[in-house]
Amino acid sequence: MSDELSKTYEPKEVESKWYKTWEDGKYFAPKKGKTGKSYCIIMPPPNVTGILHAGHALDITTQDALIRFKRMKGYESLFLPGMDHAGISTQAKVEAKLWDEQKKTKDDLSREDFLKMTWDWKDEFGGNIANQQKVMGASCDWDYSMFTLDPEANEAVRKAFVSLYNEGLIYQSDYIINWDPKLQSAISDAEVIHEEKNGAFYHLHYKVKDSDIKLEIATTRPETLLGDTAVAVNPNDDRFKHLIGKKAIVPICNREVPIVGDEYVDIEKGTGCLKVTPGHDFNDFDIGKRHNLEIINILNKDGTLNSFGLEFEGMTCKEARKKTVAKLKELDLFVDEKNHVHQVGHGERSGVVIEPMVSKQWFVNTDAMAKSSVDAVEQNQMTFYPKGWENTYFSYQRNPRNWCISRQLIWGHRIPVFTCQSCNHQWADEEVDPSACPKCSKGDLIQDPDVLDTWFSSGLWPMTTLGWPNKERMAERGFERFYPTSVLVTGFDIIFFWVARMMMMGEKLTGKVPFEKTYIHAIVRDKLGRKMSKSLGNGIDPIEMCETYGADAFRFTLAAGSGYNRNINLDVERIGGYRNFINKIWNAYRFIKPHLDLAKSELPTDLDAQEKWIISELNQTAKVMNESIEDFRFDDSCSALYSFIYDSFCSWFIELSKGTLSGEDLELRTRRATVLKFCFKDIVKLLHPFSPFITEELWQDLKEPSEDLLITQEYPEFQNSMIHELEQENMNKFIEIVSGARNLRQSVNIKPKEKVDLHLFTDEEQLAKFLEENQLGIKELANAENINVSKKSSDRPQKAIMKATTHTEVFVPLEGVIDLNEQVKRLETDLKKTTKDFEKYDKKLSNEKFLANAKPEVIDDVKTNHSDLKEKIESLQERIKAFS
RNA sequence: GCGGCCGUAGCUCAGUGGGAGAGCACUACGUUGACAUCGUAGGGGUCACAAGUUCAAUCCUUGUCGGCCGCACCA
Repeated sequence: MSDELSKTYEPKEVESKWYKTWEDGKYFAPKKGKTGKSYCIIMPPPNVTGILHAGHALDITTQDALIRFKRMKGYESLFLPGMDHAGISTQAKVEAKLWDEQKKTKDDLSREDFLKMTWDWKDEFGGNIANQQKVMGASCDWDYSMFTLDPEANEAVRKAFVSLYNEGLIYQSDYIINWDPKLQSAISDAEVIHEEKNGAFYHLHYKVKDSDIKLEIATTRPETLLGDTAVAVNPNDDRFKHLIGKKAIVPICNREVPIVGDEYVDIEKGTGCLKVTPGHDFNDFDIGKRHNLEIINILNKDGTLNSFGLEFEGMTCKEARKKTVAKLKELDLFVDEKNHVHQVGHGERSGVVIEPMVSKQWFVNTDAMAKSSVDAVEQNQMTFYPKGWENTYFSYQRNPRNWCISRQLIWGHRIPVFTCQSCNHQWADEEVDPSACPKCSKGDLIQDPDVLDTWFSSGLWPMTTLGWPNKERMAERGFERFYPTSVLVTGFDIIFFWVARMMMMGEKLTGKVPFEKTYIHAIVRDKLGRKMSKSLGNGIDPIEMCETYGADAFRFTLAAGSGYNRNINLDVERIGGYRNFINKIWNAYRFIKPHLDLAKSELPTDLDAQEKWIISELNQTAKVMNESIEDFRFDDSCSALYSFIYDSFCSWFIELSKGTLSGEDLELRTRRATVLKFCFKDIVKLLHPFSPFITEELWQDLKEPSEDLLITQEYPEFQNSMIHELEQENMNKFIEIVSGARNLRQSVNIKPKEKVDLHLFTDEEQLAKFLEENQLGIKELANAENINVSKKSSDRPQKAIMKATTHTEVFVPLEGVIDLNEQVKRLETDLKKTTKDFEKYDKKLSNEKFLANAKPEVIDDVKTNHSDLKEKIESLQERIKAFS
């Protein structure tokens, strides 16, 4: 740092300089600290080919603040980064590229060629996001970084799979699943998003065989009738129960299907008759199972109708629906059509309508795991912050559904299940490429073609990244020390996807929860509260923000907006505001810098009142910081720091120090410079977790030669020896008096440069003494020539303006003409307001029940306020009388 | 349908059973050597509405209105 500081802080070079210094110096590597304890955060791995968005920026900010805080507190701290292969989205990007460049689909390539192309893509674009995280200041130990498709991660996935498979918890089954016709893959329930769509109820007629009866059936999806294998009625429904056991005739395909009785059918709903399509409806699938119905799949993988679609074969469901309705009209089996708004499932990634379809897939039975994951939270082995989010977690985990984990994709972890062509034996293997069947020892094996749901590997991530299941790797990476990890920081949208799965897998495979706390942070939205999206163009690019305002300001903005809230509506102007704050700190330092040569390294014991006050305020701030960061109340941390630095330190303490520092008294100057330096050292320490760069930069100038970088310094703690209650009380009065004097000046348009005399009247002896001792300060801050402190029994100036503060009357005598009417009016306004307050207390004190029931400290407070306000009222009344 | 959250200053939000808060925005004045990315001072709120519990309710309870979210239901 040069001797001449620029007038405004320039973050750019400072930031890259310090990041490099920290990284090159291995400052992010975990080191044993004074507590002997460890602290670990596993970063939610972003998509390998993704770019940093505002949500990531918040992730990084909160996690890095916690890590830096704990590191300074003396914990062996590890911020462990990684990247996710993001099966669906990465494959989709590569498929798009393949089509753009070669007009080919993945099916035109061999599996191996497609995989190679994807790896090439990953090598080309992967890792950008890590560089962006570095710009944000993330103090991750990059040596730990892992990719979900690394061999180590694969090993963990195979180990977990085999273990669950052998326990019978992973099984293959023909079951109804959500089919995404665009991805041409199964997806899990959680990946289906329901959206309201306008549709219609179509009322149709199904004939009953060997009778004239026509059953009226309502449906939103008439085209699925081609897959109907029953008609269901409620067995208690008098209208229809006699038909149970007879056959109905499905229109168009003229299939004869049984009429079954099933309690699921609601007599009140619709027409009371239900067409049953076990192949394409979740509830119908269950009915089908109960009645042993045939399952007919009428769809191709791309969502068009197959040969069961008869004349509609090859059409999409939407087209087929229209044609079916037309055909039914032709056949005179169409009754009616009513508009209807209903929820339709869409693929989270693909956006297309999801088709329920029966298909052979791999599932995890999560019943037992889900239950124990609920117990763990109920027993506080893992705690949600804010606590309310546990309800969301419980609502998922108390109603577990079997988890479909197979995906018909290429990019991902291949399912490690092999089938022997010779003896048909099927088994799961931890080996990548087993050579022979364990049963018949023949070598003609085929592996299941599917890959696993990305969330399967994500669920193992806290274990995988710490070396599990390999003993050597676990020792090397510190599994024993870091697992369970300390806290998981993430958004509420993946409580089910990720938090729940990690909980289940962690407990199942290691017997321990994977993290002790989960902090659910807000979703970053635009300033109008809208979700950031490409189509709205309202996204905020973190890198652009760092370039415009500096990473420190951007981080501080995000942290200041983070507490237990659900949304952060991020206004770019806000970042500008905090950039100004960062600049303020820079300039505050620019002011004290020339005096630092005088400063001693130890805080002296003979502090004056102002110094005791600022030390006390600093101490109070340290207390709030320690408590609020621990509770994830970063909003409280930031506001405590902001007001301490801006108001207490800059507006009052620095202003009060100017006289001393430019004065003659070397002893006073030395002591004041020492206190300023002491405070500033603590300020940069306190701020470091949120704004690491400027603080490290300033630390270079402040530190003793023997001291290391700020990132390794001890975080300030609250200390009893630094409490100075009396000085805090007096300074509050002092501030009230100075502000009152300034207010008086402005009320009669006294120019800021013009000096006035100040007469203060108080009967509080120790306050009077304090005011006498701090006359110089009052003079400078209120621009007064002379100060006079007297008892209230003394005469008041005749021609003056006056303001009543707690225990003290502030008078500014004036030359020339005073508009007394105006002064009386001003005082009367004050009197009215004060009287109103006073009456509230007066009423309480005259209420016997209050005196009998209220807590003693409350009564004391009320009494104090009562007498303070009474004193103020008397002052005001007296002055009004004198002026009138 | 079930469940949850929220309604406090123009905006974004803290907050507590006992004196209504912050930041931003706004108004007036101001270039005294840290800072105009600044300073000083100021205006602004029936704490959605109603009832109840309490000595005391913005805070607890119930209801109403308004906004949001999750899950379920797709006859």
